[in-house]
Amino acid sequence: MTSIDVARRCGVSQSTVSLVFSGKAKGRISARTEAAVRSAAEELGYRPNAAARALKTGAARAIVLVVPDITNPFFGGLLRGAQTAARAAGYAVALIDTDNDREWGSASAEALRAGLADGLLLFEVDPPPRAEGGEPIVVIESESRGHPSARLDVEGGADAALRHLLDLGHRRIGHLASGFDLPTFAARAAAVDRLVPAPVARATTDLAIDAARVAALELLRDHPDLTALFCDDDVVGAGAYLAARELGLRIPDDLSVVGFDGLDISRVLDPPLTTVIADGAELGRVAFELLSVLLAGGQPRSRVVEVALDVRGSTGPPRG
Amino acid sequence: MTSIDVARRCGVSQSTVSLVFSGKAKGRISARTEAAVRSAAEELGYRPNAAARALKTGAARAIVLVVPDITNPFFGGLLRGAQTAARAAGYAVALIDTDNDREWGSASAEALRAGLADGLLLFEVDPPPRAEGGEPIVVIESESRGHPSARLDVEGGADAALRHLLDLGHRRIGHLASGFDLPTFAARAAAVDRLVPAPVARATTDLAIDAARVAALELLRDHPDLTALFCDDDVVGAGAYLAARELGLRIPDDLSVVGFDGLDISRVLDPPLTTVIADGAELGRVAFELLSVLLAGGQPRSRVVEVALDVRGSTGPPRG
DNA sequence: TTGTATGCGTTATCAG
DNA sequence: CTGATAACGCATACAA
Repeated sequence: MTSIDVARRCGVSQSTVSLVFSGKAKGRISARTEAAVRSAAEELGYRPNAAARALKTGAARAIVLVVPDITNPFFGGLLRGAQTAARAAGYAVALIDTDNDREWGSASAEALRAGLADGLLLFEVDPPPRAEGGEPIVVIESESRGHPSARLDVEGGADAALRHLLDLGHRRIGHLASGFDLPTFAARAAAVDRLVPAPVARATTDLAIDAARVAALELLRDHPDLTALFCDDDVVGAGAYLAARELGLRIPDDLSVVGFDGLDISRVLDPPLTTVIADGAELGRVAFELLSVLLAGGQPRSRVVEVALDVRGSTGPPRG
Repeated sequence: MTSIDVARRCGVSQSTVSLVFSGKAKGRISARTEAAVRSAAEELGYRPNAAARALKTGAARAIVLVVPDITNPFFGGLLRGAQTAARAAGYAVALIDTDNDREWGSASAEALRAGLADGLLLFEVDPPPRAEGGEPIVVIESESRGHPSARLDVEGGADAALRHLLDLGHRRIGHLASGFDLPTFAARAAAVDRLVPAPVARATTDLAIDAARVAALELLRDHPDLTALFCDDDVVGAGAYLAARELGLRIPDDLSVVGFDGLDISRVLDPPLTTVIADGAELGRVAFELLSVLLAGGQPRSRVVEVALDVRGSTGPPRG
């Protein structure tokens, strides 16, 4: 089923069909001819071949989004935001989950170079290999020389969360940190180091409940004087709840906890977790917006998406 | 940067380069020539153009996975399982999130017909439009005439969960059901209707915490005699916890709750939610396996993935 | 073992 | 307003 079949079907040339389907019919093809072509195509079930179009035009009208862990609901929101915006602009989005494996990320760069994708949305620290500067790449939650970025106001969020704890009177604040060496986590750590009286008790963990539980257990055992925990992510916060439960610590009476991201999981914890709410979908939307400017030949300015501290039941004054 | 450039670079013909990169060099191209081609390609940073290859061969070596809500972590696991298997087989996976909108789903069928994808993994009930039978489509968690399916043993899981409640002595068991008209949910409802003494108290809800909370509130107010709740999904179960908390009902003393899926969220609830554990990643893996058989021209048998009831703290004997 | 020639389905240029 | 015709980059049958 090709444009030639359609052309034959309604007695026009193949190029006429092409004109109609590439939206360039306006003012060149008569309305009657166009209607005839469309209805013939409809009857035959014709769809323009994407591969041929991509080959000819050099544009695939598709982008790829690379995330480290699609299992974390934050990235679900991110994808949805990006996909909604992309769809509206006529782009498809392919999602690559690297499963926290740096190598996989660069595999996606190949998709770009292979012509399958017109641009990349990277939630990864590694600048793509061979980046000669001109490639349509937007980095999310990281800073890469040369590429525009979309990021959350992590500093602002972490500051707000920590000040909230300090205002409540906490001084011995532990940091349950992500083990990943990404700017977004570095910013959290920097805020902690800046605001919390030294020395900071810190443990690192994967962003998974069990790992966080173990790390929290260790941190709380090594530092029984801690009155509050700042967690790099709500999932980590959930792990901290598990650890607190095991140790017989009540939240917030014995231990205050703050999380980051505002995932669903933070709301079903008991008590609800005080957390920094980050709008993943908005971040995805903004990232695509930057990319589409890039694809249009423009030079977008990096953008920062605001976050907001939501004070819920997991924080209170330290015990007497 | 095309195969012609590479050919020129090392003084061979374009077809030689093609042979090397399509893996058909064995026994046809001398080792020395092949090495020369590869190193020239390396220097030039050459990648075969995917669009041209797809156009010529008629295969894109990509599939698309359609899910209703990537925000639900279950689908994250599903994607990861499918993607891992696909990668191993040399396929890329594009993810389309329909955001519970049936229409979007069929948009993905267009990707197939447009030649961007070689096959479809559909987590949707709608049989694709114009399915003439021969299209490489695998449906997940649904039964479609003509297409092989990968599904969870939902009946078995629901049976186990309900029998567990019945064994504990519960008789007045409410059903917090998904509002979506999908086979996977119909199977849950069927199990409830089969095992629970009539009349069954049932409320339907979206698979979102707030919606579930509201539905649970209503159900529990209308039927104060309920001693247990069977929830179609852990997210719904989490909403039930919120409602119980609001109504001052203790779990499991005043109300037993069981969920479905075994998401992270079920483990951080207090007490941990008794739930039917479904391995989304395995389901994704199996689905891709079926699709790859289909793509190879075979006729795969539909497969069922086992689930397991995990009894945790949210279920106990009814009061009094 | 390697090179030549051709076509995949589309878009784009140019005549008519 | 419409129709020939030439690429796009690769794979492959066939010739050498």
